[in-house]
Amino acid sequence: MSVQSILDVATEVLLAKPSASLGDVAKAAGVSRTTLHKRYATRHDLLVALSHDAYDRVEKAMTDAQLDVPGSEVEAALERAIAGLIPIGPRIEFMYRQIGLDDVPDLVARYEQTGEPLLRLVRRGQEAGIIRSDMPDWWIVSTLDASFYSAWEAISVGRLAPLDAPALVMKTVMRGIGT
Amino acid sequence: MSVQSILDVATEVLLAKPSASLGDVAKAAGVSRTTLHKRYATRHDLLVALSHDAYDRVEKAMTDAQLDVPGSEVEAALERAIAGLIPIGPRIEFMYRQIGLDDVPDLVARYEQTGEPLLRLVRRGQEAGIIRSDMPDWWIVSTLDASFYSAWEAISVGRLAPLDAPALVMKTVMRGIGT
DNA sequence: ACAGTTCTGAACATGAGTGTTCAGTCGATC
DNA sequence: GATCGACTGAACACTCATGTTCAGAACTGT
Repeated sequence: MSVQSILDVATEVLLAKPSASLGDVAKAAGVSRTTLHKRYATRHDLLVALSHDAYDRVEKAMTDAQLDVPGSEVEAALERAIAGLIPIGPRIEFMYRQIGLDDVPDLVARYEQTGEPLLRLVRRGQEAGIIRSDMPDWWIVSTLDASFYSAWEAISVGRLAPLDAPALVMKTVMRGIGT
Repeated sequence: MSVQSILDVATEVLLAKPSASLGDVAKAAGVSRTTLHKRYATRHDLLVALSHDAYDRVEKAMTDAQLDVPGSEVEAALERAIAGLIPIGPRIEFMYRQIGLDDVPDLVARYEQTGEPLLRLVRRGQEAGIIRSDMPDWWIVSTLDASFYSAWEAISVGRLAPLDAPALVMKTVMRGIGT
């Protein structure tokens, strides 16, 4: 069982049941508890590793989405970002729900810097007149996050097709639900 | 310390730290652990009581918001609903994050019926042509929930004024972030 | 002042998760 | 086939939350 697979399974198990024991995680990962302890000495270490892995993936998705574009292409870049985030929905959900890791300076720092690219993109969109300027930039980002999260949730319960998600999120967020 | 206050404090403590012990909860509520155990025999009982309390409040907010209006007034009703939900943000966050209570039939039933009024309102809005019909009703509701939740989060960290929230959510949701 | 109720603090047994150790097994490499 | 490393299962001590009990204190209304 590769390290990556263990992180995958651990994310899944701990999302479904945050109080799951390390024994549960090990069993689900097809690994002995001893081995798990060898890789991650304590439960805390495992949680930190999972968080770092989640940040790694979000950062990679943001880089791949090439968000540093001129204002006129903001909308396309946004859709690329959303499309890139969809497959790593569980990781993001994990980051989001994980509480009590505020005492790890590395993670706090990454939290702030991981959101930067999207924030910059939104600002560029506002300057280019594509995104409303009568709302704060952080609120726009927050709205994007929330809509993406809704989409991920709908996907995870089987109500929304993954391939439909980016366009739906874009339409909803950009034009709203009103007629 | 009244029962209601205990539920308030318990919600707060368990939101900040889901793994908090009953001792922590009791201390925060200014009550002895013995007394807490007398009211709620087990931790599970306490969590169920907290959930029921949260549902009670959401249902009351929905009733107070008078959502059963003709289609032409859907928008105003929506804003009333959002305004009513803001003050009980912590309860809703608790319901949302609480996992592992799926084995309580009462709660599952309430979950489904608590969302009904808003879903009906959205459908009425769609029929009246005020809300887009090219998106599923459940997605509209999901979007509303997500935006409300974003607002609550912003309020809880002090970035958004509670009184500004309903209008901001309405504008964002109905008209989108695009120009 | 009294009786009845509630709350408290302390103690206790229990169970579960955690972290550690170690001898034995498996598999790959040379 | 011998060696080295990784993995395993079992056992162990330890900590901590939980649920229970009980005698005494604080508070209630009469």
